[in-house]
Amino acid sequence: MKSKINGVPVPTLKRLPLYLKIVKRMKSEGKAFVSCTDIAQECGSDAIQVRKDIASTGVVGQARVGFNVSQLIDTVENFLGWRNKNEAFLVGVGNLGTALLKYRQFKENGLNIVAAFETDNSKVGKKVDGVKVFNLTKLENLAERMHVQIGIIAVPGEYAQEIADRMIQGGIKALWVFSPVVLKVPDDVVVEYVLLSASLGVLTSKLNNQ
Amino acid sequence: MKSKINGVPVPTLKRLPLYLKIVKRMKSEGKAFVSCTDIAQECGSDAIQVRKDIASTGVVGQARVGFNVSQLIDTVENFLGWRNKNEAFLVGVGNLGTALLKYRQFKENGLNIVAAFETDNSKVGKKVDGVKVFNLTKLENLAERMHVQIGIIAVPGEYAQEIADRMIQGGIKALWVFSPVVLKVPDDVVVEYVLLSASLGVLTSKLNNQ
DNA sequence: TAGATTGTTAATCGATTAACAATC
DNA sequence: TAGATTGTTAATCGATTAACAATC
Repeated sequence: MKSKINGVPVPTLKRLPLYLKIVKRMKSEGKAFVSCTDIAQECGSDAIQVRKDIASTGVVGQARVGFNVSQLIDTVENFLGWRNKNEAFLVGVGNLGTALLKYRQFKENGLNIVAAFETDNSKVGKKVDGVKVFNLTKLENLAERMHVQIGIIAVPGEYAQEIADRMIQGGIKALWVFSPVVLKVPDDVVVEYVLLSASLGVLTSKLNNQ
Repeated sequence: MKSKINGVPVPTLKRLPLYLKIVKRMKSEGKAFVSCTDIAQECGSDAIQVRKDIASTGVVGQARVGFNVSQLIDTVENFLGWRNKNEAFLVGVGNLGTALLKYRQFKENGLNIVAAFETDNSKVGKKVDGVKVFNLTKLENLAERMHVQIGIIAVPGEYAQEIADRMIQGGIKALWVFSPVVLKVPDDVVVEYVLLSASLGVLTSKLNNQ
C-alpha cells in the first residue's frame, strides 16, 4: 500500500522517467526499435533491471528485436500519467519558484503550470515565463474554478503547511513540495517531497567516507 | 558496496537530515533530551525506524530518557560530513543556479558555495548573494588552487558531461548534478543526482492511479 | 517499583538479481 | 538454423518491522 503504486515499486517509478528520456532521444535519432540492453548501456544500469522495470508498464516487446520505440514511449508516458497534461498551481515566486516556472523540461513531463501565487505585491500582476502571478488570496477560488489537481509549494518552510491547507481547500489532490518540512494532509491527498538536504546528505556522507 | 555507505543503507542517509532538522528545532525550543518516539511523531514516521536509523550513526542514548539533544546533533552532523564546512563550486548561473546560490538552508548543511562559473559574459564578474561569478575558463585552475571537493552542476543537459570532466580535471571529488543526464565519471568520484522528473513521475503516477 | 525507552537480535517483507524457457 | 532478446519464475539480498531483554 505504502511502498507500491499500482503494484509497481517506487524505485521503478523513479527510474522510468530516465528510460523515457533515453528512448525519446533514440526516437529523434531515427531508431525504430530498442532493447533493454541498449537502454541499460545509456543509463549505466543493468539490462535485467531495465527489463523488469519496463515490464511493469505492461508494454509488450518482440524477442530478438526489442520494443517498438514509439509504442514504448506512449506506454511509459501513459503509465506515469504524463499524457494527461496535468495542470498545476505554484505558490512562492522566489528564486526557486521562478526557476521552476522557467524550467522547460516540465513540458516534456506533461506538467503545465497555469498560474503562480505570491503575497509580495511587487510580484503580483506580473508574468514569469508567460505565467501570471496572482495574489495569494485568489488561490482557493481559482483552484476550484479551474479544477487544478497539482499544487507546487516553493515557499519558506514556516508557511508551507498553511499553503498546503489552502490548496487542499481549493480541491487540489497532489502536492509537490520543495519546502523542507513534513506536511499533515488528508489520506486522499498525494504528497511528494523534493528534499535537497536528503540528496546532499548522501553526497557528503559518501565523500567523507570514501 | 553500491547500496551501503559505511555499512549504512542509503534510505537511512536520506532520512537523517530530516531528523536533524527536527532535533535542531527542539534544541532551539530548549529541550535537552529527545526520544525516537518524539522524532517519529514530528516526521510522521515510525519510532522503530527512527531508532534504527539513529543507531547507525553510533550515538548512544539513555533508556527511559532518550538522546542528549546536543550530542545527537553533533553525531548526526559529523556522520553526514556536515561539520567539515564543505566548499563547493557551482557551474551554471541560470535560474536554477541562482536559486541554489541564494538558498540559505545550505549553510545549515555545511555546504559553502565559494565561487560560481558561467560562459555568459554578461554574468561574469558580478556577484550573486555574495558569491562571485567567474568565467568558465578559470574552473580547473581555481578548483585545483582552492582544493575544492564538491562541484554543483546546474547547466543544460548537453553541457553537463563537459563540465563534469573539467571539474574532475580540477580535482573535484563529488558532483551534485541538477542536469537531467547520466554522467560517466571515474570510480573514485562520487555523483549524486537531483532528478526532478523522477520525483514528478512518482507524484503523477500516484495521482493518476488513486 | 513500574514503565518507558534503548540496544540488539530475529522475522518479515519487498526489491533486485539470476535462471531459463519461449520466440522470432 | 543460431543466437539475441523477451517474459516469467525462482533465488538472493537487503531494508523494514517486530520482538524482547537490559536499563534507568
